[in-house]
Amino acid sequence: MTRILITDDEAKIRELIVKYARHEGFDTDEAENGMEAVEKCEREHFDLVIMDIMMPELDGFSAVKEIRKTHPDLPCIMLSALGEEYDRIHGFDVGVDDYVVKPFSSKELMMRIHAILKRTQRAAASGDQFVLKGLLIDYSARTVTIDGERIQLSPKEYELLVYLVRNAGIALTREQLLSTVWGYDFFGDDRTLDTHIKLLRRNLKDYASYIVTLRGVGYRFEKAD
Amino acid sequence: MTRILITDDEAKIRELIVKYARHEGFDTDEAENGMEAVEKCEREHFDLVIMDIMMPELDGFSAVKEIRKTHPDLPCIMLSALGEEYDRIHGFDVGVDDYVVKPFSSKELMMRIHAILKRTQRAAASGDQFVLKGLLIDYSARTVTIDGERIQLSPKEYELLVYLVRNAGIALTREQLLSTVWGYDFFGDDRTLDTHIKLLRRNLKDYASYIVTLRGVGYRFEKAD
DNA sequence: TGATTTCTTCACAGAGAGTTCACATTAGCC
DNA sequence: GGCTAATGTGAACTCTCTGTGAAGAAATCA
Repeated sequence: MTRILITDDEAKIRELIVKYARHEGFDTDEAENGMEAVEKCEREHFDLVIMDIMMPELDGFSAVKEIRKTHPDLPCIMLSALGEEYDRIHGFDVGVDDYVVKPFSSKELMMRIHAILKRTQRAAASGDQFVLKGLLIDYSARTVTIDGERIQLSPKEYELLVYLVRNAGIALTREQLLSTVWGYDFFGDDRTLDTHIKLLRRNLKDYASYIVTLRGVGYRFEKAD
Repeated sequence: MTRILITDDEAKIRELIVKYARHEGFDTDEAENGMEAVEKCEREHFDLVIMDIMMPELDGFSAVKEIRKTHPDLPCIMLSALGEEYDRIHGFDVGVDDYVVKPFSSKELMMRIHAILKRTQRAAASGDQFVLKGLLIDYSARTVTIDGERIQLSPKEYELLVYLVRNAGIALTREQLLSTVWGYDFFGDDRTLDTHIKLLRRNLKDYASYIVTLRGVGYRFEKAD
């Protein structure tokens, strides 16, 4: 059963979405503001979150940002009032999957929900673990283990590793890595990426050599040896 | 370089999108209607297609449907006029990746382009290969394998090989090779190209003879023997 | 708030890659 | 077969890119 959390301060809008979502066979829960949404996400499992932007207590973006800390892959659809253009862009930045402009048609919203679920379920189906010999990444626990021993990675190192590993066997350009792991608008030093690769390699010990340098291009995580 | 095909019957809209897309570093081409878009997609390579729905000759949906026959993974963004709700839903059905409602802001369109490219990069990158007997080039991994054994090529050697192979069976002049692989602004020594060809041949071992010298012209990669 | 961790920047070193050059070799032409 | 112009070759040189440690800045935590 697919569970959707509907977050909006207007009860009428929540009810409307609930009605249609149930009709599509989804299980629903509601939250009145960002704070409540964050709390519910910490306690319960959801497959998708619908989130209004303008809300009392905690706005939609801050809420998504907060939720993403513990659930980095939980799909989010934002609801934005017409004209909130800045919000839209900011939304994609935070890592929102889609947004719908109010007033929206319920059919449209349902279509977008289905599209996103289809897209993310594929990724989720591939298991929430990555294993390569003695290297184990547990995505849900956000931990990395080498030969049975838990290793400590900084947030950036972990994200970098995950992106590399999820694209194992594929050459990733420096731009791709920077724009994905650091964000679309990173304009920092050229050595930032190298430095994190260095730290990551150091922590990966024997598996460091799986991160291959592609001179003039970027890096690639080897699928096998 | 990311290439985007912009399809709309209104020249003004095309120009607007072209302007912003170029600004974002994309390479662009235009089509006036669905028919032209289909033809261009068959002849040239694009990374993304932007497509208006209402057009003379061939409408957007039919065009996407047609394009998908030969390019099932080519991302498409539809442009729909306000109120064409049915179109939207139908669009997702055809397998459109996203749509933007007119009148749209250019920033919003660019954000959606970036979002989709990011999403499809992974899928698009994998499974792209060239095979000739025991010679295998994996474009996504950026690796070359000979008889099952991975060989190491320098960046220039790899690019040179890729360009030759992508134009297998076609005579390429020295000027073409230099301006494509080195860049149109290369004014170096005559021996530079030879030297790289030499190194490439050495690395290709038994397959070296596939790079044929065309005296007074350039080189050609043999399609078969 | 202060302490600690993490991230970014910077200067420099080193390795790898690219270019140039002198000369050898080859192919085509008479 | 010799001549000429073009390509092939090895080695030296130069350059560009990545790796690295250290230090300062920023974020996080207590």
